[in-house]
Amino acid sequence: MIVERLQEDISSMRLMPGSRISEPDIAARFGVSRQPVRDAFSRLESMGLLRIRPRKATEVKRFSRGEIEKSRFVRAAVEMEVLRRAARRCVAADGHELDACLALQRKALAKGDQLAFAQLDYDFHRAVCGIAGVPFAFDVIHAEKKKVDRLCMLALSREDRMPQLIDDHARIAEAVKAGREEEAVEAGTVHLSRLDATIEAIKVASAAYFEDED
Amino acid sequence: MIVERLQEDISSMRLMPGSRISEPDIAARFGVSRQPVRDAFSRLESMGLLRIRPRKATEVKRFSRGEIEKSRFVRAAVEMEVLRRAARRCVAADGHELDACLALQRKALAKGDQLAFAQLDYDFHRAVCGIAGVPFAFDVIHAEKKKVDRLCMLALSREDRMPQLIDDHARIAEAVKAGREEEAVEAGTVHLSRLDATIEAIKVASAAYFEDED
DNA sequence: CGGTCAAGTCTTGAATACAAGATTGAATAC
DNA sequence: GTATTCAATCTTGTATTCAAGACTTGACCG
Repeated sequence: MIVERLQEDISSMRLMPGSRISEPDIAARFGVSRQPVRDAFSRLESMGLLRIRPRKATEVKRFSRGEIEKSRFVRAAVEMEVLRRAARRCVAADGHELDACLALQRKALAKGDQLAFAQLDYDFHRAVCGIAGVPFAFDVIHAEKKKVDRLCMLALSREDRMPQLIDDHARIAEAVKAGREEEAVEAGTVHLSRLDATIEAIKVASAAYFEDED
Repeated sequence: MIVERLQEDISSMRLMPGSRISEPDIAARFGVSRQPVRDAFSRLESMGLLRIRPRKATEVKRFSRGEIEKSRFVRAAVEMEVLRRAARRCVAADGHELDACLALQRKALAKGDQLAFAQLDYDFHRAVCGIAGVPFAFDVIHAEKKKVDRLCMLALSREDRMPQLIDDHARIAEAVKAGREEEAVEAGTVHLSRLDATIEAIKVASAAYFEDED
């Protein structure tokens, strides 16, 4: 599928924000006609990854302060509500599931396996959504996350943060298991706010990838 | 624009859920070729209004329990966070804005102007988002709302509910103005839950417009 | 030397023609 | 009368061609 390939190229920053891509180019690269590419462009635009300027050009969307804030806000709101519900509903078996997630993540950290670590990060949040009784909430979190994921590819040395992220998860898990809503929300807020500093750092380091502020 | 026209047709239930539409038909109706229609279909699909079944048919999406729940959850989560922030930040001028909204809405109620009433409902929620310092949150609420808006077209006699909705808004406004977060959240929850009963009623009355449950 | 205008080229948008899969219907065999 | 099979038609997917707007580059004129 063309969409997936392009999405992967954009998410992995092989296609940099602001770089222009044209339908004929991509069509030739995939050995198809312009129509499928056009279709893919349209979908990627609605995913917020491309910006189609009619009759001018299509370019990989730059990061914008507004969109980052918006995505951040939605994720925060949803995740906090999820944590509240999870804390209210968590039973013993659920607690074990969270612990198992954490154990696996610690193992991935020990092996330095960043890919597995990232996957387990998803699994943890997905598990919390399941415990909260709102599995579909993870779809929302996931969709919002994808919009800013590529930004984090610019962050250097993710390894440093991995222990901290695990600590965050542990604290969240404890609060959820104990049924302490507000503590879980507090821990979740801290966890999310880790990203803010990273983004600010990236913004000064790679201003070219950000949209001009008005 | 073709998308808007079709969207309006779907939202207003002129095109019923489950009814099939084909690209050539719509193209002929608008006097254009299949490509613009195809483009429009693609966009409407990503808006969650159409379901394109490759090489089979394209149909107006039926309501699904899962999507309604998801949309409901996101709106609730976002709206509650907005109310919390609004309660914390509300100053005198903001309170006046809410009061003005309410006054206009009461006037619309008196005149029985349902269209204006609906618009003012949007304005109220938008105002709250503005007070909370997260205007973009309204985009999210709006987008989620559009997914289920057409469902409410099936509800009979909206007039009965208008006074109750105004009371809800008044209670929300009071709590926000007084800075009482939890009271605002509680009022917001009640406000949102009004829809649930309506949807349940519609579900039994118009089961044909809902997807089969698995 | 500089500015302006025009032609050429590059972009996406739209229209048309062709292809492939799915469904439906009728016709035929049993 | 019923079941099965084949063909016609309807669906969306893809390719190709034409069209229209915008940018670039060159030449020509002041």
